[in-house]
Amino acid sequence: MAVPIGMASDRTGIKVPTIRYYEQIGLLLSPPRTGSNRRLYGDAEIRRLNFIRHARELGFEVEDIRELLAMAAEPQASCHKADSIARSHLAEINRRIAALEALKGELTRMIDECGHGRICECRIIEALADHGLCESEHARI
Amino acid sequence: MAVPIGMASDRTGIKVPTIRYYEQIGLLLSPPRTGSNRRLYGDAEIRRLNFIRHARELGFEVEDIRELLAMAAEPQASCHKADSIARSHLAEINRRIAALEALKGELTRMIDECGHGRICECRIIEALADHGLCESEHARI
DNA sequence: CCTACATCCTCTAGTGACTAGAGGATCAAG
DNA sequence: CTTGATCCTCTAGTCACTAGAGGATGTAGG
Repeated sequence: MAVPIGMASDRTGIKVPTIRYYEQIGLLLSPPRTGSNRRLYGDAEIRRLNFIRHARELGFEVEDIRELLAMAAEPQASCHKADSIARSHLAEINRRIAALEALKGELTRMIDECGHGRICECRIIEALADHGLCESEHARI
Repeated sequence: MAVPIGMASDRTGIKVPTIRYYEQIGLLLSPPRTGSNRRLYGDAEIRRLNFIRHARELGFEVEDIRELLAMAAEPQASCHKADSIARSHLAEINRRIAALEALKGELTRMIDECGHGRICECRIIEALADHGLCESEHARI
């Protein structure tokens, strides 16, 4: 039972323009249309959209998702590549966590040292003005 | 001793186009030019660029940096707002860390359960296809 | 039938923080 | 002079969406 795009959006939690966007970038094949040119999404399309949404929520990039979708279409192929994509992504997440923890440390110290007085005595402004006051080399995020 | 943009870039670690970008969006006043229209950056401009870079590295958004720079220009003003910006930013960093940790957990489990066989048996592909297999409600990042 | 509202369509352009490159001008060294 | 580096402005691209204009279709109620 194929549904129009609004209902596909309701069922998948993906916004209407975003569904069109995914079609535009090729993550999704152009679905069949009605006589009045409205898109109709069947079960297979809904499942594919759910896959995409789930992967996006896990932070996979669109290109990775494209590859994962291609793999899902070849059930007898090796899953070595899927494993590789997921591990690479996990490593990236670990890097981001480490960078954020370092920033958290700097900001916390900056805030704790703030005298809550005037700008000329403010550790926040002072520390931003002079990177040498940071205790550790913080990464760029 | 004012220097052209390439040397300002070397001294601050900010790329040439990015310096021009900051000027375009008003984070930086247009510096004086030579007779042949080349920008010249003095000590004050270099200091301002370093402030910007440092704040960007700490993840502050451009608008926040704009405000922090305005504060730095008023040494007798209260630093209450700087404190507020930094605290808000710290809270956001904590949210991102929590979200990334949750994702890390999901991905780790997914990878650990991967049988390293074929796609049709692959937990990574399987889990992406079915959000119900996730143990927790992971946030969208 | 008409009207009003909801939903759909394509297309263009914007978001944030850059980044790339085209086409041309200037500068410095050999 | 030539060559290569550096600079200029301008346009457009990156990533993953998102907003909105202008128009068409579908549905419910009067």
